[in-house]
Amino acid sequence: MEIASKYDFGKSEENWYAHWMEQGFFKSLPDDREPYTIVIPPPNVTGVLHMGHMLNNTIQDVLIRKARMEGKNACWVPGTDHASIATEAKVVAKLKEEGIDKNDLTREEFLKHAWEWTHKHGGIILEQLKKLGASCDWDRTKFTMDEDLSEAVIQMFIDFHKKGLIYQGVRMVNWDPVALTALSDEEVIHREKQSKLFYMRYNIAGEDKQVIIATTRPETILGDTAICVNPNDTRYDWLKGKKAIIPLVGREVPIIFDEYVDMEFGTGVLKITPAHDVNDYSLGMKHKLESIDIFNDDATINEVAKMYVGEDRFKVRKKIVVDLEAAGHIEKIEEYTNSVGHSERTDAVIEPRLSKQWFCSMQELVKPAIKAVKGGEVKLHPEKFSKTYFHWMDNIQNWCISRQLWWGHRIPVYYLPNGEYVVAKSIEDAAGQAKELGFNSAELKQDEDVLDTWFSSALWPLSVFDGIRNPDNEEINYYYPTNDIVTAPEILFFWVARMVITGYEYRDAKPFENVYLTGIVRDEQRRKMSKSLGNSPDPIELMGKYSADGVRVGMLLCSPAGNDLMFDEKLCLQGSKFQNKIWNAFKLIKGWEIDESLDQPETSTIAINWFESKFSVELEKINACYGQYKLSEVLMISYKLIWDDFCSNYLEMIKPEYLKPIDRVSYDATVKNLELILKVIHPFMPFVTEEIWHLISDKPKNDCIMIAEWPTVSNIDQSSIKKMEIALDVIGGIRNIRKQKNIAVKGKLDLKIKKDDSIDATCDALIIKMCNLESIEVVDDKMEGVPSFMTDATQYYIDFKEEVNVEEKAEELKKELLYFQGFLKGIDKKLSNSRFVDNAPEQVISVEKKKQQDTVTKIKLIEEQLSSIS
RNA sequence: GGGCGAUUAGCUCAGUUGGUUCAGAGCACCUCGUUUACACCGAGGGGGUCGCAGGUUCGAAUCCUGCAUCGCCCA
Repeated sequence: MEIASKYDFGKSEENWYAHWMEQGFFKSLPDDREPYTIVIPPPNVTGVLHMGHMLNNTIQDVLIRKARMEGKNACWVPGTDHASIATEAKVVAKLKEEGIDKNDLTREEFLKHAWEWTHKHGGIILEQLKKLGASCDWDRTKFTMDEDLSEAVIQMFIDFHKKGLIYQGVRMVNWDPVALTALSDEEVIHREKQSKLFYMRYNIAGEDKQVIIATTRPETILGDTAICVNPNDTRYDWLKGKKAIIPLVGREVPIIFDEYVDMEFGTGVLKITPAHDVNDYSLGMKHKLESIDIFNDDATINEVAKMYVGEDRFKVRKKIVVDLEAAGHIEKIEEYTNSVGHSERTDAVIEPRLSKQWFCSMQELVKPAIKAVKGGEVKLHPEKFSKTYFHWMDNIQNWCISRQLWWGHRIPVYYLPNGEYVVAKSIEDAAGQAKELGFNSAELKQDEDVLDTWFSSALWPLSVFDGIRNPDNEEINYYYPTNDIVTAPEILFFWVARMVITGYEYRDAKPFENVYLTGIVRDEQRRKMSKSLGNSPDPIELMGKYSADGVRVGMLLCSPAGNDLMFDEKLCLQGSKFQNKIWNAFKLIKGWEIDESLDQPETSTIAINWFESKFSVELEKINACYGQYKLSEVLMISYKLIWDDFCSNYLEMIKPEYLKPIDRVSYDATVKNLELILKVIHPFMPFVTEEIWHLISDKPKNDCIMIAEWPTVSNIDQSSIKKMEIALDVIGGIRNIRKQKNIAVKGKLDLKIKKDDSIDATCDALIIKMCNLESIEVVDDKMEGVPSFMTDATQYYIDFKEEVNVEEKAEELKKELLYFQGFLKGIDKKLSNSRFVDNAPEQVISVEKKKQQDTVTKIKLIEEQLSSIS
């Protein structure tokens, strides 16, 4: 069969992915084998593939493919996340484009649109993952809002509520007074704004004195319920036990003391408006202050304020300053730059506002999750993230789980007309409970909010196997705990920690054993790759240009766990060059003609024996690195094994002379060796390896490399490896001389070795072949006037009459001599230091002694040479 | 403001418990070469006071302290 000179990756990728699917190789069902399970970090259902996904999923695919080859029952569960905020925002934007305002829709109407959007765009990202080669069990694809998964989420809410872990409380939210909704922190854009700092005079009750307070928001004095100074601020000692009078309002408020106040800022006195500032709110909680909400939903002043009622906050700011000025309360006004939050969607200035939210109490829940990481049951890679994990877990805050959105799992709380509520998995169930309390179902009103998306993600490893609704089913018992999870450090708390928590809460078991934390994919300017910056290449285009395998290699070449990846297309180019190299090695072997009558040459025997050991040495390293999740290192070791050891050395040793055939034994061994290196690189480059696997020898269609057995480490012959190392040194030495002396590759040379005890002739034939030598001969005496080099303490000469530039050569030798003399001096000093000899371990000392001996020999040789030429 | 982490070649990174000629790899760069799998190649080569300053030690890229710069998380 004619072998294509160029590898057609596009065709190959399409063919083999379809073939793997057809053969059902991605499928997993519980059986007797050891399971190996990964659940995908579900991407946003309406998202598209970006470089972060590429990195993350390549890693997962490498892990799952390796496990599959090791004979484990590999199961990679794919799926998507409903992503409340992001998806709802997208749907709102899309509706807006169509001229529809969300506020004009009912909840049901809006959800209809959202589902339409989801069905249209959902799953695109999963299709894209297939192009990457992801070997997920697609029959298991889940969506966090599937009926079964949703039921699990609601069940957890009800259960947590029953356990007393869920309660209702008040919290400061980012209120968008134009969209009339609360926003998450992510939806608030902070911008530097030129504003003014107003210095206002407050009277102190029963005193003739005043204090000056600086604020950027004078209108909020209507909601002031205290003023605060730092207890260490001696300037204000006299305020102890006093009350302040709010200007214009006339309300008397307490003066509190708290170290929170920055003595340097403004006048060191702070006005406290618990209802309209996050920090004031927590101070208010701490000091048990009253909280006065002075705004309506649209940020006009409400009746509680008693003044300026119905007017807009910014108009009031202007008015109140005039009124304060008139009443003599303004000390001065300064220009001031501060950061002001704006709504991502309406650009309105965000108003911090108190609102009722649902919380999940965390103190008890985190305990087993902390223990799990402390005890090493759950391991983080790299380990340094454990510290961050503990810091967060030890200072855990209660979790606000409600969101003022419609897209998501609606909170299963039903309010009764008397203000009480019932928690129920359905309206029917709620009606039943209401009836018992003497109400009818028509009077029930379900909570308008949905649950935080992470509340459902926390269940992901459990719910994809139906482990919540059906905790004793075969699948959850078999696949749980899963093995590895691959995700970003930025969601260590949001997601990873919470999965660990729910895992222990529901199964008393970890959700996974290893957490592989990837870095952020950045551009060459270290900026995070993002759609809005437009600095992210389109992964699909990249794969079209460099092949899926090339991009996979490019992504993993430089991304050790936990480190950010400075992405550069050149890395993908390197990946595709590597693919080309492998293809050409295959082409070379496939092109050989086999002569059954031919005996195996000695060179091939040596090479094959050596490669067997060399491969095992590298395989051991590879296995060890997999164990430590050092995938970049696995890849680099494999890369060098293939490029340097297999292609540059092994194949050059085996290669028959031009147009000559090869013997059967060497050919078969070489095919076997090719298959070994293909297996090793397969997890990283699934497509090209599968292609060559089938082309290099006839195999049944279902004999695929992706299900082939992972190679095992065979006997390692250390002496064969050592001998080859020396031979390669010698080969390098000869090539170097050819280069320096400008000797053509075609010209035959004679190599002479000065006799010494360490000489071994095993690899002579190889050296002759690789360097185009005529002969190798051991000589008793040193040779003069010919090029020479050394390995360890052995001297080699090339029998080649050269025009020696005596001065240059002497200069060179002197330089070398100087280096070794200095080196020897260092060793001598060390060895004559009694403190070193007494304290250092035996092994270190003997090494130093060996170094000393070798160096003495070398110096002697150089000195001899020097004297012979001068 | 609090916490965590980083700083090694032009770039991206390795460097185990301090001890081999330990200062390394890949890429990039420079020189030479179209020889028979591959120029997406081959053969060579240059390049770092291991952020700075102290300390511990017989011995420090590695351990300790301080400083500088950068990053991340939380407030």
